[in-house]
Amino acid sequence: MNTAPAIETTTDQLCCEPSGQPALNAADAVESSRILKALSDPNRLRLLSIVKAGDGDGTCVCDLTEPLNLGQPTVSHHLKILVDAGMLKREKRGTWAYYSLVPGALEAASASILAL
Amino acid sequence: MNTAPAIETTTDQLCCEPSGQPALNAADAVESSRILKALSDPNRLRLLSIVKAGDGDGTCVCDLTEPLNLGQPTVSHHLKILVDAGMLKREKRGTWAYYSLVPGALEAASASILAL
DNA sequence: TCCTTATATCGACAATTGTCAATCTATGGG
DNA sequence: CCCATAGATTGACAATTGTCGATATAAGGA
Repeated sequence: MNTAPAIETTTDQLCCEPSGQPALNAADAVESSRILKALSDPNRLRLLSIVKAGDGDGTCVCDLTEPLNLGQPTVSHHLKILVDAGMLKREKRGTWAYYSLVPGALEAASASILAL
Repeated sequence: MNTAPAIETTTDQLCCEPSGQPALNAADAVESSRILKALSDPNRLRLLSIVKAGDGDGTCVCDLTEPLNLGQPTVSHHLKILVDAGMLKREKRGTWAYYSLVPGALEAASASILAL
């Protein structure tokens, strides 16, 4: 909290002028940070990179566990976070689950930084 | 996975072939995630937004504490994280500290997502 | 010199996060 | 039906994070 000065300042000079510009509001900030938080883990970045490098049919979990040197539950956990953030979509075919990029998701995340 | 040559399977069939594509390595992933982690908090996004909306001379902490409704030590803490991540630079003039965007930092962070 | 003001740092705390082992839930094959 | 396999879920744990109050530092003014 900001305590208002009880004593009148000798001059009205401030350290700098408040910008008064419409800055990012709290709700939009939470929304953007939700996406960026999903991208703030190195293993999730590598997951996205591997999925992006694959073809459009998707990449199955069995191809994601080994290169990251992580246990299967941990990879599943990270994939869920990326799906919840709208970065990946999951498609089940037979016994396997295939993950692929949501079109435009990386671009949208990237743009949210520039739009600050 | 699409045009990749058949792999020698010493055991039974696989769900799909490993992409073999050069994906993001561990070190680069850590470096990118370090930047994105600094951007993964709503209050830090708002700090960047306010600083960006200000003029080139920088924005002082006194103008950052109030709009975020956070205590001064907390704002100082977030600013330090942004400085350490290379997003903001700090310049002390008299009693006040002025923060301004590092040129190109937002663009670099944004590009690191597209480069996945 | 003492005082005030702006900002940084420290110490503590609850909340969140990343990871794993164990278990549950399909799905397909015999 | 029983079994094997792919993947998701659960529970636990240590590590990290966001916040605050208290204190330290530094600069300017009386």
